[in-house]
Amino acid sequence: MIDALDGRIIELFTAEPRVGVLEASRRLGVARGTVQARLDRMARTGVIRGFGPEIDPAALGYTVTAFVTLQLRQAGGHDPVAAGLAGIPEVIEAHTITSPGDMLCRVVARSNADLQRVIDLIVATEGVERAASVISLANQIPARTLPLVRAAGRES
Amino acid sequence: MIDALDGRIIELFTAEPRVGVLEASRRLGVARGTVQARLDRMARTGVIRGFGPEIDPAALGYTVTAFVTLQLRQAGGHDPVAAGLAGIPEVIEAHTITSPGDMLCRVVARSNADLQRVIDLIVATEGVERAASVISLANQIPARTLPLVRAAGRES
DNA sequence: GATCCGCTGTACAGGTTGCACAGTGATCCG
DNA sequence: CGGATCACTGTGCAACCTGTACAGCGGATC
Repeated sequence: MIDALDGRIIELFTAEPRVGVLEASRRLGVARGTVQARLDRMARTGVIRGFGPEIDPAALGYTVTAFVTLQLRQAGGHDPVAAGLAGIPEVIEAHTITSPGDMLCRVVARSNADLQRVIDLIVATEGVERAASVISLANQIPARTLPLVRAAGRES
Repeated sequence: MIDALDGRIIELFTAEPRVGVLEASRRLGVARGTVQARLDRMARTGVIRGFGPEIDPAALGYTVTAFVTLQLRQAGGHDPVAAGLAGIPEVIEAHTITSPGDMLCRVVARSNADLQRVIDLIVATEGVERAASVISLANQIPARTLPLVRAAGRES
């Protein structure tokens, strides 16, 4: 999948996204073309999805994060519900999960009171029967992928 | 927090991260210095966390995603457990949540069998009493922040 | 032994960045 | 109302980086 050099490239660009390809090649001790080729390949194979800006919802005022488990009406399936949820900006992510007929959503809101409003929107979505929510008190391990990269880079 | 122009800047860089500041200023119809200043400000205030590469765990072979709810032993608190979990690469994210004494983790694995191994690691962590896991069958709404940006940009 | 593939080192033109400056309009405040 | 502050504009410049191409080299494959 990826090798140790790929891992080091990803690590470097994660730590300092502003470095260019040339500077990266200097730091890693390889030719510029190599770094470029590796980046191209990883982008092509999908390992690197992109270099878009990472937005912090908290800095935008959405300081409350919650996980909402949905119970769906059996008929109709998941997709229409997902489409409905996609219309709610505060629904940041949604998965269908193993518990039959259920979904798990990640939701943000400006306050606990605002969360109530968002949950009401979710429950009002066609096909949603019940919603159980759990509020995140602290993000003990912020989303990370570097350990995976290191693990994948070591073994191959 | 952010205004409409900030929103358009974020949107543009999300859609096409490779465009430079100059090209962005041309497309948005503003001066280059403005785009630069906005980006600097958003980076300074934390709205934009960074421009690091987004890694797709699935492309690295970690095709299984699961959400694991932990029940912790009362004594000891959350932090030591979080520290222990941080040592497991497959634990991608962890939150303490409202259910007293509990945590919610996002976990990836190479297969369902591999997931078992990861969960065993988690349960073996000092302070963890029980783990209940839910497997993600489909990512109906992939992690997104653009709707928030639009919402925040419109209103201010 | 021949071939393929990836890495290296080099070269070049064109574009971009970082920085600085002065001018302008809007907003705020005494 | 005058004055100050602030953000945006438009411009300029040197330095740097990117995209691309090419030839040489070593390892792996068959």
